[in-house]
Amino acid sequence: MAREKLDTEVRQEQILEAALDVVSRKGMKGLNLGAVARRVGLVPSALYRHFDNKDGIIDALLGLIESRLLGNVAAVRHETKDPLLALELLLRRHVRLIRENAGIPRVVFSEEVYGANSQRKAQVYELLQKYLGHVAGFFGEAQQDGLVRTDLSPDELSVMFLGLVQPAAILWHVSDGGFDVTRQAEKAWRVFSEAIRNGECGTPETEEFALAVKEN
Amino acid sequence: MAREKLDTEVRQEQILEAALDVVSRKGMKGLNLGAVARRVGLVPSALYRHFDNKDGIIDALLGLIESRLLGNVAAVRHETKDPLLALELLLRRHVRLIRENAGIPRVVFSEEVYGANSQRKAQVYELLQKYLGHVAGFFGEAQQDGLVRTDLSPDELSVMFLGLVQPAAILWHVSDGGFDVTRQAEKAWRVFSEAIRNGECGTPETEEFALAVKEN
Amino acid sequence: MAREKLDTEVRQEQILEAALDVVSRKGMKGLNLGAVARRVGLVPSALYRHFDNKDGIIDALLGLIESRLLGNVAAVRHETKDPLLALELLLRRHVRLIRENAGIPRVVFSEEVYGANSQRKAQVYELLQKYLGHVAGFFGEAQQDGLVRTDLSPDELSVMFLGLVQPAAILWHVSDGGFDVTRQAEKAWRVFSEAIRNGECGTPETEEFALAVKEN
Amino acid sequence: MAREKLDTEVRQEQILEAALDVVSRKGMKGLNLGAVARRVGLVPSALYRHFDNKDGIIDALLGLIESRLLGNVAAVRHETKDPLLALELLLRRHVRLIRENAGIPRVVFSEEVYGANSQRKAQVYELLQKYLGHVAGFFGEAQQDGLVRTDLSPDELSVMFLGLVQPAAILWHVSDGGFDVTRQAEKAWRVFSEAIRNGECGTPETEEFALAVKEN
DNA sequence: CATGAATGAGCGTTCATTCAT
DNA sequence: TATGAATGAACGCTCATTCAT
Repeated sequence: MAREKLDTEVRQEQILEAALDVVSRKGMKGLNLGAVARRVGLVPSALYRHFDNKDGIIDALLGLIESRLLGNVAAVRHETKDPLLALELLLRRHVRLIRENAGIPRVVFSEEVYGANSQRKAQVYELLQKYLGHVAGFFGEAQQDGLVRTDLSPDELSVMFLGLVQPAAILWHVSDGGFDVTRQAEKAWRVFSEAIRNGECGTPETEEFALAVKEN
Repeated sequence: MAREKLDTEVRQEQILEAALDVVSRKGMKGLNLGAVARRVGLVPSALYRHFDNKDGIIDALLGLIESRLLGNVAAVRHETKDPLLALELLLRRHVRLIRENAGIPRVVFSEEVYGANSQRKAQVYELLQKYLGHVAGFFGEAQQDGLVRTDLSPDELSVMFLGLVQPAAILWHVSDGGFDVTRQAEKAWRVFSEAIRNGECGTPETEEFALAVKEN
Repeated sequence: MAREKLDTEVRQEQILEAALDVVSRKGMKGLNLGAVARRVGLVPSALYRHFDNKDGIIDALLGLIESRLLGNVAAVRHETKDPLLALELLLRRHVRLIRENAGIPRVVFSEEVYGANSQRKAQVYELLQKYLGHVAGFFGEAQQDGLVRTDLSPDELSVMFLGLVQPAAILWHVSDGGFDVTRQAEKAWRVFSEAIRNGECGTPETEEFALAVKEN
Repeated sequence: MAREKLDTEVRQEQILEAALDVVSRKGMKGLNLGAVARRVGLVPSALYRHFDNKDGIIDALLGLIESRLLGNVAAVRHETKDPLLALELLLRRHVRLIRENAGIPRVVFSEEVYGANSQRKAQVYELLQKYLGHVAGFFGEAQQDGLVRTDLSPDELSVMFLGLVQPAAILWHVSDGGFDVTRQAEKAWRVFSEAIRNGECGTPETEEFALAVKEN
């Protein structure tokens, strides 16, 4: 075989990338060490040089996913000061992320990652809480700025936000890419953002987002 | 053992019920023939009298789920003529259904049921399409009745409708029942229904639904 | 393959017999499910029909050994009322038992059967205690009958009794059968029984035993 | 890491010491190169600088054990001219040796060190023969000095000598140190030495040994 | 002399599936 | 119709060993 020797740091990244790739294609059920190793160009037992065991890989994979999700949050924070615009951009990034990494929702939502392993369940819960916390943060800012109605809590709003893409993403996946998740997310955001905007009613959609979505 | 001999039809129902139960508790990964058989009071190999193989059971399970989902649709159709009220009631029934049968989303959305099996992928897609089709039907009626704005297609609305519960359901599951999915769905519906209502702006929530949800 | 189907009771015996055989030839290190299954004419996974796992097999194997050892005790009890003669006969049976089942000491004394598994350590300890208890019982009777000196406790005597064969057995095994364990045991018993006999000194060996040993 | 570079000779000693230590704690099953290397502060592959392979280590380990056993023989030879006293002292040293290095009997008697490897079997046999030869030598001297009866050969006596400790040692180990091997050996020696002494009958125990054992 | 990545053989175990009864 | 023994494929994992650095 290749028997090329690489640093464990490099290998760890490769392995996680490969694992995410496998999940994207074959689902969590298809995530076995053989498939991962093959994709990296290694033999299964070689993975144990770089991770304790399969659970260790899944844990690290959740870490990778967390960093990607939170990376998007950090990115939009730097792109704009307007919290509502930030959420638009975050939504757009989110759609792109799961379009390019179909494995992400498959790992996070695939409910057999946990199962008996309630520690992982807690880990996933924490991941979601963290992400939703940031989203809620944007909503909170928007409310303080008087942009968003205050009869809904930031937490509630953040869960609704998640609902803007998730079903679309599932349809996109089940339809083998036939369903236009980007467009659906755009529409859903328009309706949602109108609904939560303060005072005015039926505000037209934000132009920046419409543009951004179209060029995707 | 019991060794009671029952009609295949009865057994099939028992088996599917058991399978759904297993998925509800242990996830798709825990869905093995041994667990299913044990719950029915049979031996694994006995299942082959009633189904071709495990895939056959999963296929039939999807059928069972479809009938449950469509049963809810039929039920609300008989409960009211008002399409928007019907959707409220459907949402409420949906929440109850997945609260009592956590296995339903785990089967439908858990993306490793299919994987390599693209035929099942199509089957799940069809199931969703059918359900969403009915939901879209209600929205279409509502639009024809002038109750709902027409700048959004019934199809788009139906996907948004799905988004009202799904993330909440996931949080409910991951948080081990700690998250209040019913309340979240209620809030989400209020916001959503306001947003899509024709003409008026900021309509207060429908009383019937608020009541219904509270007594749940 | 043969694919002959036998009752689990029969299989369990076959499996344990095979396991003991494997240990006799290859030691505990050579005791793997493949070797055992092959000897029974089965496939490794088939063993799981009849035992929970490998540990279950080893546990049951200890049970088998215990029954063999205690079977010898019961046998000599029926053969004579004289406790010292009983011990002679037991010694002779013991030698034969481990000559025909070299695996027995290998299982009981091979200290990696336990190791981390301290429950098994306790199990082996209990087995030894039980056997030694019976031996001590004989010594106790002999003391009450005034046949054996009483400045040594039955427990101490029983451990010494064990020492009459054990090193010989090891030499026999390591020498690939070259060492005459039977003769050594005979001599050791003569010396030992003289030494512990009450009052008289240098009693000549018991004739029955000398005969019994020779015809072996 | 330390990455200290030491002479092969030093390393070999360290490695064997570590190996014996591992066996003492975890048994032969726990003797893997990783555990040994860790204890030396090396990496498994580094062991191959100093030994051909794992078998080489075990072979050398037997050599170490041999030197320890024979070292005891040499020591008692210098401590006394009286062959019977020498044997007493040797017994006492033997007990101490295996109490402090539980791995020694685990290597020598644990019969899976060999298995298929019949060369090692021969090696162990030779080791035992050598040790027993020295013990037999003491008995021979004692017989020539008229101290020990001559109807038993020195070889036979030497094997019996081995039987004075071995079962006690096993019980000591299986009982997790609960069994008093020192006391048992003392008693066994008293009985045995009386029995083999020439002429007199029922000689009381040798005082030196009783003292020596008590202060242990 | 020492490291650490990689290999390959082997083991225990699970599970869908077959089949004779 | 139901049982239960048996199969075979697959998987996670361990460990002795090799080799380039």
